[in-house]
Amino acid sequence: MPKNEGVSRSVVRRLPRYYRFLGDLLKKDVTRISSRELAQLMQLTASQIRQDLNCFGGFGQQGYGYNVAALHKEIANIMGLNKLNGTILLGAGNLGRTIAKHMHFESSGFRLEGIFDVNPQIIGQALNGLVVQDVAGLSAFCEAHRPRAAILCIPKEVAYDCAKELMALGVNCFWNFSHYDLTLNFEGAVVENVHLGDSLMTLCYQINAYYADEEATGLSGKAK
Amino acid sequence: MPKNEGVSRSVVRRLPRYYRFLGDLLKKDVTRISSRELAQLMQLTASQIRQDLNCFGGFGQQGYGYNVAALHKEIANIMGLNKLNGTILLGAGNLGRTIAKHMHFESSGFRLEGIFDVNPQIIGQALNGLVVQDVAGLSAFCEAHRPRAAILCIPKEVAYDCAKELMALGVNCFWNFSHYDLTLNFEGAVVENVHLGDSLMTLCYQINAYYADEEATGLSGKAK
DNA sequence: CGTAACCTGTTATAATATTATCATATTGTA
DNA sequence: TACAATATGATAATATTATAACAGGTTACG
Repeated sequence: MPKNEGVSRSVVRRLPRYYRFLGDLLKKDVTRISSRELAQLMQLTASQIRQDLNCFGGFGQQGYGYNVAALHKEIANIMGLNKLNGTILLGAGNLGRTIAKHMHFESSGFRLEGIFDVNPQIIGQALNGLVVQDVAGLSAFCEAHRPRAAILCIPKEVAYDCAKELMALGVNCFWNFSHYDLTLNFEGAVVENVHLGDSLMTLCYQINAYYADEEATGLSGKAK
Repeated sequence: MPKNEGVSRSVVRRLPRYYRFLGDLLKKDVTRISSRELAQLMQLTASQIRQDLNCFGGFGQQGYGYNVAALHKEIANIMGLNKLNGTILLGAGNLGRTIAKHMHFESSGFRLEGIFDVNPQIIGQALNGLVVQDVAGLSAFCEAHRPRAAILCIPKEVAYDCAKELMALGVNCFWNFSHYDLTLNFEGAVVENVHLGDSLMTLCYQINAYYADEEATGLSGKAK
């Protein structure tokens, strides 16, 4: 029985990374690992790893460390990857189609059950074992299948209205790729925004900071 | 001359969001805004906005607030969006093609100059005004065009070697979509990782936390 | 022109997050 | 079995981040 009440956002964001590294270790048939070893691998401190894990329970053993397989499974449980959340995808344009094809939903706690679009040219196309449906049938579909989550790959102009409509249909969890901050004005919704544009601009900032610094310290003559 | 030395990562990650909101305000012909108003809009505190901006300089005026257009431009300058970084994309599979088509590189500080893949079926295809090239010509291309950044949409198995090779070719800035943590073992590289799988699992965690909480507090009878 | 309302930039305080320390338990080995 | 090495979980200390408070300048308006 994990004590997952009130775990900070910083910790939660690190969980998938732990899960990933432990999965890699499993593949390499590593059976046990200490916080010190894992810390070196992931470039963290051992303290942080121990503290993070102890938010959910004591999974290690003194003198031994952590059992890789057991910890891997524990973290899957903590994230709830075992029970799949019914999910629909809205917007089967370039991005939507790629997300549908590219992601491993079933191993991430989701099951993609329906794909919707407004474009008649896209509706009817096969995609990932599903057929893209007309968004006109969204309401009926939701009543029949009761999906819990929606992936929004739609233009930002319609994001707000669309999300509101989905909330009314009982869908209140969003993986949002639209250029709009769904965190705002959506009480009772669970939202994960993915702002690729923001990420790219952040990179731009970092590049400039790096080269400005390099120029200043005169480390390299490559600056042009 | 902005004092952008040693600005914390938390602040930098908020810059694109400020930029986005200010752009929206500009479109709505809003000419001035106070930190209090902007805070309400973005669901932040006015203090944080003022403190964030003051990392780079005093752009506001007492009793008036901030000029939207001027501040928008300032933030663009801070992020360095005006000068475009030559960029190549590696891996023109589903994800790579979508990134190429979907992103607004030129307004984010980048210019996409070349696309590479290993798959003969993909090589030669037109994409976003460019032709997908054989990765065999990567070295020659880099010597000729000297791109600064690379977008990695390649399998995680080859990510490390590929990035190493690119570093040797003078490309040391990465927008990394591969399922591998490029932050590790790459001294002197500027890296922005995008882990969509991690983001999805984070959503899964949040969903479970939300419903566990709802069940516990008994707020709704919808739990099934 | 004077005054009340407003708002910034800065400094101070509070809240979070990360790292270090330590008591205690397990492992492995002679 | 005894002891050195190892490693956790808990607690304490430090660092970072966010919020609040305030002094001083600006605007709006009668």
